[in-house]
Amino acid sequence: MLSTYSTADKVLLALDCIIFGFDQHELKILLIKRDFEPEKGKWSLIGGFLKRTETLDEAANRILQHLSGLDDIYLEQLYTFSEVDRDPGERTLSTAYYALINSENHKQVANGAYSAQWFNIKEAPSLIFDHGQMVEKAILRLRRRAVTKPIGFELLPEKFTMLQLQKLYEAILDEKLDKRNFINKVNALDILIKLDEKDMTSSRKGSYLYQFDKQKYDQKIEEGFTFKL
Amino acid sequence: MLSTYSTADKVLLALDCIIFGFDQHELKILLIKRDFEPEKGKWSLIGGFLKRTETLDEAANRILQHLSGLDDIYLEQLYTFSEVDRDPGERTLSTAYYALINSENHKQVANGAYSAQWFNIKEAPSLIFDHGQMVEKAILRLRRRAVTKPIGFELLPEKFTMLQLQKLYEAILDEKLDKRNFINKVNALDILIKLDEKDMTSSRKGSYLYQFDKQKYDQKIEEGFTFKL
DNA sequence: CAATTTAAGTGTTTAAATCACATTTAACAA
DNA sequence: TTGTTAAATGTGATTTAAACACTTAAATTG
Repeated sequence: MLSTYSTADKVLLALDCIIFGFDQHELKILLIKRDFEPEKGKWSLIGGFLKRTETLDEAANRILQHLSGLDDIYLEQLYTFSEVDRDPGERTLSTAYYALINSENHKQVANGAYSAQWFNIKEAPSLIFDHGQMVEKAILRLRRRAVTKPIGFELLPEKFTMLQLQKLYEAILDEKLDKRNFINKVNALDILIKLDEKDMTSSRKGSYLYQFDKQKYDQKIEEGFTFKL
Repeated sequence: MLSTYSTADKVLLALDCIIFGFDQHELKILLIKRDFEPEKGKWSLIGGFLKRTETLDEAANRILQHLSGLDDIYLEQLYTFSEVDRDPGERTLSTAYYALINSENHKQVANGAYSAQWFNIKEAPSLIFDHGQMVEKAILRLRRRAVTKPIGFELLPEKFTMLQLQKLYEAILDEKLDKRNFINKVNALDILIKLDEKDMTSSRKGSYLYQFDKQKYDQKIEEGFTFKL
């Protein structure tokens, strides 16, 4: 019988975090210089190894916190990568997690010795191992998520203009959207509060500021709505 | 430094296969009686442990083949489950895979000592560990897949009626569909060949038989189309 | 203070998809 | 030949999605 605990192989299980950032203009990704062999000094995702006493979710958060200082980030599991030779150092599998955060609010991502750094997603250096594949897959997942579940709460300033919200979606989807249709769809969702205030920095006329209506939003989520952008 | 290979914990990594079956009427699931402790004798998913020398995909196929005889099934990775106490026997993570096959063509799923058995999805017994959760998650994924990518090639007889195809989707989605609209949508996909033959078993008039047009289908896939049912 | 400039704000039209009903048709049986 | 059964097809109403361009408010400039 092959399915007994005692005879089964044990393996190293790594975690790699794909942290996307949005800074009001473009999509970024957080990378770190690897500080151990093999591939020491090359750019990689933020990663580490699972401990016996923690779940993958916990490990992902611990590793992210440790290497970047980022705390209390909602990480979502993406996929477990398992090519036998994916890591030339030793037989290692890796479960990838991803998140999207406001990179302006998290400019300080270096933590002690570890120098994590934000890169524009389109100008990021090539990565070690299969990390490039991981990022590819994460982008596809992020795009699907973006048009399926509302995002944005943590990504925009508390008060924001419609154009800012639109830019967020354009950055994620990597395509231009029609202003009027975008506004109509967003308004139809009925989760924004239009303020009396205007943002005067962008134009003479000034553009109205909006806030997310957390209550309505939570209620809609509870009712189990998925939205289509 | 925590991220070195030598100091990292190694863990057991299991695989569990959620095999959905369709038999022209309803959705089924393939379960097996566990033959080792803990929980020996209880119903569980088809599972086993990863070997150091194989990928997860390979392991899932090997385990499935070994315990059920099912060979050459396209398995898709679902999620890696990692609660610390999910398996009381020993600290074990499990990566779940799922597939949907024709259960009529695979009635013989017992393999030697292992007696796998098909259950109607709505009448399945409760499962060990977190296998119930796995099944939940797999069903949701399957439904999303079903309306996104054409399925059915392997699930229906070579020649089938529109109603049979509709029943397949109704079983997966667990809802009734409108006949007229269903036919229109399917025809719009342009991947079926209408035969001159009729199936006379279901009615006096008889209903036309169809075949998948493998060529057109493959071509559409290549063009990267996703379809909406 | 009139004219200009800038981005913000706003609706309508058209096409496509979806839905809900209703009728006709082919084959067989009585 | 007539009745029965499920299959096949048609149509109109409704909803949803996509394309598209002008007006407005306010600061700036001459």
